[in-house]
Formats: sequence, structure tokens, C-alpha cells
Amino acid sequence: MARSEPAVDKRRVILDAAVRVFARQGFHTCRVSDIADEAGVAYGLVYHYFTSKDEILDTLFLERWDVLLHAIQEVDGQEIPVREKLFAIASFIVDSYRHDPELMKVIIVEVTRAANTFGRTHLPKIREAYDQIATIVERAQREGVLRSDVTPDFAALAFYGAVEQVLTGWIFALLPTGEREYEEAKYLIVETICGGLERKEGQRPAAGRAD
Amino acid sequence: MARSEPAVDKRRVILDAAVRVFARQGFHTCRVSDIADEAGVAYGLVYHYFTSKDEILDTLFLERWDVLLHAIQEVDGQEIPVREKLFAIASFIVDSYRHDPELMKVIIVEVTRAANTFGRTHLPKIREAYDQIATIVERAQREGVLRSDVTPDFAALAFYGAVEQVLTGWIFALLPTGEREYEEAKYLIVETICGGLERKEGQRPAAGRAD
Amino acid sequence: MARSEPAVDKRRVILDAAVRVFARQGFHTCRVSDIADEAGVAYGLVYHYFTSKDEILDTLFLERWDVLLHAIQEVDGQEIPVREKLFAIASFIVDSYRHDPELMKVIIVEVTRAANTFGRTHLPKIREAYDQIATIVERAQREGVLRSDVTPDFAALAFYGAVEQVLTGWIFALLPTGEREYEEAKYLIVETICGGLERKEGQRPAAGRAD
Amino acid sequence: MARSEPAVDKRRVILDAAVRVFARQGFHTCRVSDIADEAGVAYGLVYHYFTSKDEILDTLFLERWDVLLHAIQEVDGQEIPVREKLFAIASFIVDSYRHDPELMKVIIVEVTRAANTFGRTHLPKIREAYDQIATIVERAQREGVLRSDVTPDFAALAFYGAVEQVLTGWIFALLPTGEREYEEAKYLIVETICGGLERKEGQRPAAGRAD
DNA sequence: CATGAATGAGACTTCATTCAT
DNA sequence: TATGAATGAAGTCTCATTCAT
Repeated sequence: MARSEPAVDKRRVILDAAVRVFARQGFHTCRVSDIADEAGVAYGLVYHYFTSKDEILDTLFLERWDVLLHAIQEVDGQEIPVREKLFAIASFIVDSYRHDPELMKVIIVEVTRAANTFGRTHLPKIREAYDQIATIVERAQREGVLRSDVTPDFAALAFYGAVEQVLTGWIFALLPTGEREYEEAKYLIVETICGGLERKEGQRPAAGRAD
Repeated sequence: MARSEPAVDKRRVILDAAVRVFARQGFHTCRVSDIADEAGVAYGLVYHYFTSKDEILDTLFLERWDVLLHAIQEVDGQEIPVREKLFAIASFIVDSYRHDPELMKVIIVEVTRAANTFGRTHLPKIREAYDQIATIVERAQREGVLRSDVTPDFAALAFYGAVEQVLTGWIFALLPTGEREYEEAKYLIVETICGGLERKEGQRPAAGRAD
Repeated sequence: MARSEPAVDKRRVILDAAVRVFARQGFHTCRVSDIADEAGVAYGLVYHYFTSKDEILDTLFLERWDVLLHAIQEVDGQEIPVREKLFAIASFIVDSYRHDPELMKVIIVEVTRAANTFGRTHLPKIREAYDQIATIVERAQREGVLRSDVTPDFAALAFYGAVEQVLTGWIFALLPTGEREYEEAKYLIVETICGGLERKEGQRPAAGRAD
Repeated sequence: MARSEPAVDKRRVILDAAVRVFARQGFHTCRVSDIADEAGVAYGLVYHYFTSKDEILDTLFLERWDVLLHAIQEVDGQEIPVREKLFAIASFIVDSYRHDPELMKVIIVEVTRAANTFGRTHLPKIREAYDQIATIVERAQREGVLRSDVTPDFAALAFYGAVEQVLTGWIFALLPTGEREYEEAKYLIVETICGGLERKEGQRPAAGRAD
């Protein structure tokens, strides 16, 4: 019987501890020793599994972002209307936050929005997501479903900007959180970006959504 | 003639130098001595005018953000359609970037997007802008011009998120810059947020804008 | 008529302010600007009258210490018993404290007891006082009034040590202060050093003093 | 054999080096790097064992002062005349100086006499010594051995003042040092404080002491 | 005399990373 | 793997002093 698998994967323990510490204290404010303490391992062991403090955050980001990229890709492969695609993407991100708000806080606050530090490092990776969304938009434009005077790149930026801003709002308590709010947000993001804020003729003044 | 005004306002010289240094190296990466060197003043003089490196960035942000808040307020006071109000606000921010991209880079990248450090500190001030925009949205909803199923807070977030993301795109060269692009962006932001990405019936497939 | 005498002697104003600031914050903790502020004069004026922060304290010490040296000298010139001489010296110091506790706090705490900084600088001057007291002791020993197995130097040190410790006790609230306590202290210092703590035969168990 | 104990206790090495550096240069004048250099360790190791430069001095003082307090306590527990108790205490302090003059210089000059800095911090601890001595005096007064018109607090202050002044005299070369002088001092301190400077009837003019 | 802006050396402390065991 | 002691570079802030007006 294999004895090679340790009872606990210390590397994983350290990564999970890092999420909590980064979320609580912020990447720059916390020390490597804080992570080791939180993980309950010796100082030096962190450097056994990771070459630097940066690499820990990089690892956390890449792990999660790849899941996101795959999710978008999978959504894009489906034969559904563009509105449903964008709804699925918004849903995935919102549900990620609902499921593990600490991890998403770290991804958003310490990487995605930290434009000048990790954001810069991972710009190509972040851009992949933009590009995938832009591709979705572009195809819908060619199909005549989306208007063509808004460039796909711009549309992707606006969509992602809205999603990121909403998550930031939750993280910093500018927006109320809760199951109802998460579901509402998915709908509102898509409605705003696809339908626009303006009331259309024939639209009911306070149109409810059809769940 | 009054001789009371000094030939050069060293405080201003330091602030302007700080903008260049922060934009070039980033707030955390630069040293106070870099600012002093760039300003051509002695190290200690920085601390004669400011109590800390943080206070320099705070000052730059507050100076500029107050101008923005006043601009939004002034826009809100005018008797024009909501779409024009949002266009005016987007224009103001885009023009701010066109006029002084280094300063706006610092405001956006080092403060607004630095969610966990300065962003947190200035959250109340940043929120004022959100709230003013939300108020504009709310009024338009009551007038029946904007749909009411998107909450004003959410709409403000989406609008500001789009603007911020576009500026970030320029700053990090994800989007092309230039006079034409700046003007285009103002239009696209408003079109996307107000009109929505979806092509409406009767809308030309690739509707140009009427300048 | 002479116009040479200014309405206020700024130099004196600065010195008096320095006493209050040194007493309140301590020499090392206070800044030159604190002294200027307390004196109500411009920063630079302090350096017009004094070459350094040190010189201010030096001046305060030397002014006061010379008064003490003259007082001891004058006491020594009188034809009175040694016990009365020491009582007069103790009285002079205690009364100095009563009259201007802030100044004496500065002299004692910042100079006399600051053995490694100003104390070292002014050791020769401080030693003059020891020597004068030693001379008084020596003469009394030759007259057979004081015992000769205690060297004059040692006796002077013990006497001055007791005085300094009592003042330190008042300054740091280890001993109660007040008119009664000041008078009592003069008596107790002399009684302890001259008479000794031991109860002598024929002495009443709780001998009061004859005022 | 246990290998758990390191060959050299670096913490101790740093403390011992600090004594030499503090004694040589003074606490305020020396830099942390001087201590590290003297100890032959890296700069940062000092901060591995101590949170600040202050804490090093605090540690040195408290280590030594606790030894003194225990010594006094032990002396007080013995069934010997008060004069012998005070002699034992003076002996302990004088022998401490003889054994490790650098350490005692640091304790006296940088802490005990630094009334406004460390002295203030450790006043409660210093006071414990005063109080223990005062207790010894008080008991002797009740037994009728010491006069009662000098309060125990005052007597303790005078005794400790004499001891401290003598050590200060040695430290600053106001008094000659040497084996003979150290022994002499123990005797003189007690003679002066207990017996008083005045020649008693029947006392030989230049009474030697019976060793 | 008077002002206060300008200078710049100096020192503490932090903490990521390395390494011997 | 695991430990945590050891390393040392880096940067902020202080403040006495100078100087131009």
C-alpha cells in the first residue's frame, strides 16, 4: 500500500492558511511568519514548498484564475444566447465569491485590482479572460444580436468592470451581501450591460425579472 | 507689487514631483528620497511640508477627487437628460486623463484600485462619488427615463466600474490611446451603460454616432 | 535717554521658556522648536542667542550652580558650627527647589544626575561644590568636631548624595512635598549625616528637634 | 548526552556585548549595530532576541536588580543587628561593582541615575529596594536601636543616596578605586549613615576600624 | 534683531530569505 | 521533511543647525 501520500498535504495547508492571512491582513502587511503560524508549521517549511512570498499569492491566483478561464471557455462552447453566456459567467464569479469569499477577496483585492504590483504581473492572464469575453461579444455582434458600434474589447471591459466593482462593493461593505443579493446581482449585471439602464418602449416601468 | 508670494511654491513642486515619481515607480516602490531628488529639494523639506509619504498621496488624491466631486455636482445641477449627465461625467474623467495622465494614473492605480491600502482609507470619499451618481440615476428612474429594476447603487457601481476599467485599460496599454479613442470612449461608456449592448429593433446594425 | 535696553530681554525669555520645556518634556525629548514656541519667538532666534541646544542647558546650569557655589562659599566664611553650615547649605538647596522647582528639576535631572551626558561635561563644576563641602568637613575634623576616620571627600559625597536623593524623591513623587516637608528635610538631612541614624545613650527614643 | 543546549547562547552573547558597549559609549550614543559588531553577530539577530534597543537595557537592569532585591531580602531575613544588615547591603553593591564594574556602571549611569528616561520606567522596581531598606530601618526603630525622628523612607533614601554617590564617584574617577578603597567604602558608608559624622564623646579623635 | 524655510546626516526597525542541523 | 536561528539590505522619519531675506 502506498505510503507516499502524507496524512496531510502541508503545501495545501500553507496555501489555505495564506488565503486566510492575506484576506485578513493583506498581502503586503502580513509576514511570512504569520502564514507559518496560521498554518501551524515551522517558518522555514514555507520556503521548502515555495520559493518566495510572492509565489504563494501567484499560486493562489493562478489556481483560481485557471478555473475561471476554463469555466468561461466551457460557457462559450455552449449553444446558448449571448445573454445567457454572460449570465453564466457572472454567475460563476458570484458563486465563487459566495463559496469562498476570503479567496475571492484575495484574488480581487491583492491581484486583480492591485494593478501596479501583482495585477501587472498577471496582466496577460487577466487579459485572457477579457479576450474570451470579447470573443463571445464579437460572435454575437456578427450574429446581429449585439450592436456593433461598441467594440468587443470595450464591451468586455465594461462587463468585467461591472462584475469586479460589484465584488469590490461586497468586500468593502458598500453593497449588502446575502443569498438574495448574490442572485439579484447576477441578473442586474447582465440586465445593465446587455439591456442598458434606459427604459425601453413597451417595457414595464418596474419590470421584474423572470426567474 | 506684493513680494509676499515666494518665487516658487516648494510644496507644489514636491507634489508635482511626487505625481511623476508615483506614476513612474509606483507608490510603494519609490523612496521619499526619489521624490526629493525629482523635486530638486533636500530630503528633509519633504517632511517640512508633509508628515509622511502617505500624506503626499492623500493630498494628491483629495485635491483631485474634490475637483471631481464638484464637477459631478455641477453636472447634476443642470437641466439636461440623464444620458447627457452621465456623458458629462465620463467626459470629465476622460478629459482629466487626457490632460494629466500621470496624475490620473496615480489616482486610479495607487488609490482607487489599491483597495486594501489607500482605497480603504478614502472609501468614504470615493463613496461620495458613487452616491452622487446614484442620486442622478434615482431621479431619472422617478422621471421614468431609467428602468427601476436596477437599483441606483448598483447602476452607479456599473457606470463607475466601466469608467475605471477603461482608464485602467489605457494605463496598462490594454486599449489603444489617442484623441480619437478618448472621444470614442466617452460615447461608448454611455451607450453601453444606458443603451445596453443588445441591438434594438429599428437600430441600424452598426449605428454610428451623431457628433 | 538710553534706548539700548529692550522692552523684554528675549534671551531671558528663551531661557525661562527652556526651563519649562525641559522640565515638562526632558532635554532629549524636546525639540528646539518647542522652546521657541513656548517662548513665543521665531525658531531661528534661539540660534541668534545660543549656538546650540546644549548651550541653553549649559547656561541654565551654570547660572544656577554659580549661585550655589557662592552660597556655599558664603556659608563657609561664617563663624558658625559645622552642623549649622551644613544646615545652611541644605537649606539653600531645598529653598531653591521650593522657590523654583522646575529649574531645580532641570538642574538635577538633566545635568547632575545625567551622569553620562551633561553631568560629565560639568563634572569639574559639580566637583567644586563637593570640594567646598569637603573643605568644610576637613576643617571641622581638624577642630575635633567631626570624626576623622571618614575622609572629607567621602563625607561630602554622602552629604550631597542625601540631598540629591531627597530632591529626586520630591521630583518623582517618592516623597511627599509641602512646606512642612521642606523644613523637615533640612533638619533630617543634617541629623542623619551628622548625628547618624543610631540612637545615642541619653537620647530620647523619639527625640523631637529644638527649633 | 543532551545536544539540545546550543554551544553558545547568542542571546547571552548579545547581552554581554551590550554591557561593554553601553559602558563604553553610553546607551544613547551607541548604535544597535555597535552591539551587533561587539557581539560578532548579524544586525538582525539583535532584533530576533529583543524587540528594541531599550529592551536590552531593560533586561540588563531587571536581571541585576532582581539579584539585588533578593540579596536585600536575604539579608533582612537574618538575625543580625541593623548595622550589620546595612553593611551587608552596602557590601553586596560594592562587591557587585568590584566584580563587574561595566555592568554596574550601566545600571547606575544609564538607568538608576537616568531619572527622566529609564529611571522613570523602572521607578517602581527601584522603589522596591528603597522600601525594603526602609522596612529594615523601621524594625530597628521599633526595637529602639535606631532613632525614630528620621522617617524610615528618609533614612533609606539617605543610605541609598550615599551608596549611589560613592559608586558614581568611582565611575567618574572622583574617588580613587582599588581593593582597599572598596573595603573602606563599605565601612565608611555604614559609619556615616549609622554613626554620623560627628565625633562622639569617648571616641578616639581618629578612630580606626577593627577589621 | 527677527523669521522660518531649507538642509542632510543619522539610526532604528522590519522582514524576506538562507542555512545549518 | 522539518525547524527556527541567523543574515543584512533597505527605507522612513527626526531634528539640530544653517542661511537667505
